[in-house]
Amino acid sequence: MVRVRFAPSPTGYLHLGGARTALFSWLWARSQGGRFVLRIEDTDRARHDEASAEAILESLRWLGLDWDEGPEVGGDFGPYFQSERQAIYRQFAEQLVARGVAYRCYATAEELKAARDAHTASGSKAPFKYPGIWRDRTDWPEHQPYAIRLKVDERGQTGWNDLVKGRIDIPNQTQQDFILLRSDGLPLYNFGCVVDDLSMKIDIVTRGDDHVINTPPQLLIYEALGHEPPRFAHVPMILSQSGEKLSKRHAAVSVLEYRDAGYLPEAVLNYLARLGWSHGDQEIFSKEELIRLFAWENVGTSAARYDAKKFLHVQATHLRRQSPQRLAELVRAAIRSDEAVDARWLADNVTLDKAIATATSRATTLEEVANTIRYALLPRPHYDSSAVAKFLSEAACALLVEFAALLESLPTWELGALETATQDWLDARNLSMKALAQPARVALTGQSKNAGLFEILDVLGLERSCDRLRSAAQALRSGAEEAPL
RNA sequence: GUCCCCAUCGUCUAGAGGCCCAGGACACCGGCUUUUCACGCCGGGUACGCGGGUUCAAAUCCCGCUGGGGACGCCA
Repeated sequence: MVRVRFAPSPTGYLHLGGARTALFSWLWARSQGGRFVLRIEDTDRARHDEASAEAILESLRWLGLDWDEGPEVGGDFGPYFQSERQAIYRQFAEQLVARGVAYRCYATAEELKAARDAHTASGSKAPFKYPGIWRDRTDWPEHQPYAIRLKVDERGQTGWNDLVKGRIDIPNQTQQDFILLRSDGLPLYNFGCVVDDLSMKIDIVTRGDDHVINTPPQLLIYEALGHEPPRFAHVPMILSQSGEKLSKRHAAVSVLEYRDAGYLPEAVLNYLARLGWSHGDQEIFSKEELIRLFAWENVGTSAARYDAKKFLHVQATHLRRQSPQRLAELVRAAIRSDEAVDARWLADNVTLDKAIATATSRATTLEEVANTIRYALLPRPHYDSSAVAKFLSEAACALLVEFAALLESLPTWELGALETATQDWLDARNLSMKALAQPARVALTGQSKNAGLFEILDVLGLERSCDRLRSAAQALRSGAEEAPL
C-alpha cells in the first residue's frame, strides 16, 4: 500500500504552496488507495505553536484533504508531532555512533564561530565546512553536551531519480559532516525527516523544489542507516505575481483567507492543481476528476506564478457549477453572521433559491453572492446614496407609484404575463424599459447594479415589491433631496 | 562566490523529432446581445530567450551562453 505524507512546519498558516504540495500527495494516495499521513514538524521549539498547527489542520479540513494518520486521528506509526518523538531520534543517532558511521562532536558554538571567522578571513571562496575536529577522537569529555555528526565521504556523488525532475546528481564535495542531533538533543531537519519517513514507512516524499538540496544529505542518512530511501517528488515552487518566492508580504497566500473571502474549496484545489500540473487542455476539474487523472508524469518542471484573476475565474466557474441546494447551504453559512438579515427570509427556501439563481452569473465568490442578494433578506434594503441620487428623481418616483398600482391590478403573479403587461404599459406611455427598470431596481434593491427587474420582482413577490416601490417614492417626497433612505 | 533547478503568448499551460508558419485557458482589445451589472456568443493581437550542433526534418535531442529561481545554519 502506498504511503505518502505531508509534513508542514507550524509557522503560522498553510500557504498556497504548502497546500499544493499536500494536494499532490493526497491525490496520489487517494488514486492509489494508499494512506495519506500528516506529520507536524515542530522539532524546534520556536516553531512549536498550537495555534499555527491548528490553522494548518483547519486549512486541510476545509480543503477536504483528509488524513488517514496524524494529529487527532492517530495511527500505528505515531506520535505524529516531532516534538514528541525525541527519544526515537536519539536512539537512531546513537545507533549510528555505535556503528561508527556517526560521531560525537564536542565543539562549542564559540569554537565553531572562531573557525568560521578564520575561514572568512582567509578569503577562501569555498563555503565553510566543519573542520572535522572530533571526527576520529574518542577522548570524550565527561558531562559535556555533544552534537552527533554524520561521517560523510566527500568523494563521488549522490543522486536519485526524482519523480518530477528526473535524474539529479550532486557532488559529495558539497557535503560535510553535518549534524544529526544537536547538543540539546533535538534533531536537525534532515535527520528528523529521515527517521520519521523511515519509521512511518513513507514511500514517496513530496515537497517543494527548495528541498532538492536537502535530498543528498538525507540519502546519506538512509545509507548510513542501512535502508533503501523512499522516492522523491520535488514540485516546482509557486512564485508571486512579480516572480519572487511567495511570502506573507504578498497578498492572500493563506488558504484560510480564501475561505473567508468566499471561495469554494474545490476551486482552490482546482486552481492549485493547474499550477504545475495539467491534463491536456482541460482547465476545470472536480475533486473526483483530479483524483482519477492525477499523475506525476504530468507535473511540470518549472516554477509557476500565482495569478489572482485566473484563480477568480476558476472560482466563478465552480460557483456556477454548484447545485442550488449546496449553494443555498453555503450562502446561508456566509450570511448567517449578518445581524441585519431577517432570519425569516434566510430560512425561506423559495426566496433564497430564486435570489441565488439571479446572483450566480454576476458573482464570483460566495461573498459576492451574499452581497448581491442581501436586499431580499433585509427588512429594508440598504440604499446606495449615489444610486438614489442618480435614479430616484421625482418623476421616476411618480412612475414607481403607478407601477406598483399596475402590479397590483394584474390578475396573476406570473413572470411572463408580468413582463408583457409592463411592456404594454410602458408602450402606452411612450416610455422605454430603461426609464422604469433603473429607478425600480434602485427602489427594490437599493443598488443600481443587480438582477433583471422581473427577476427581482419575482424574488420579492408582489407585496414586498409594491411596498418598496411606494416607500422609496414616499421617502423621497417627504424627506427632501438628500434621500433619507 | 559555490552547488542545484528551470526556460513556449503578459500569466497558467498543451506539445514526448515531422500532425505546429505552435493549440487551449485567464487577462487584454473589438463586436453582438441588452432594463443596469454580469453571463453568454463571435472575432482579434501576442510566444518556442540567444548561439552552435545532431537529423532529410527540432519548440521537441546535445552543448554553450544568457536570463530567472532556489539552497548554502547546532532553521524547517
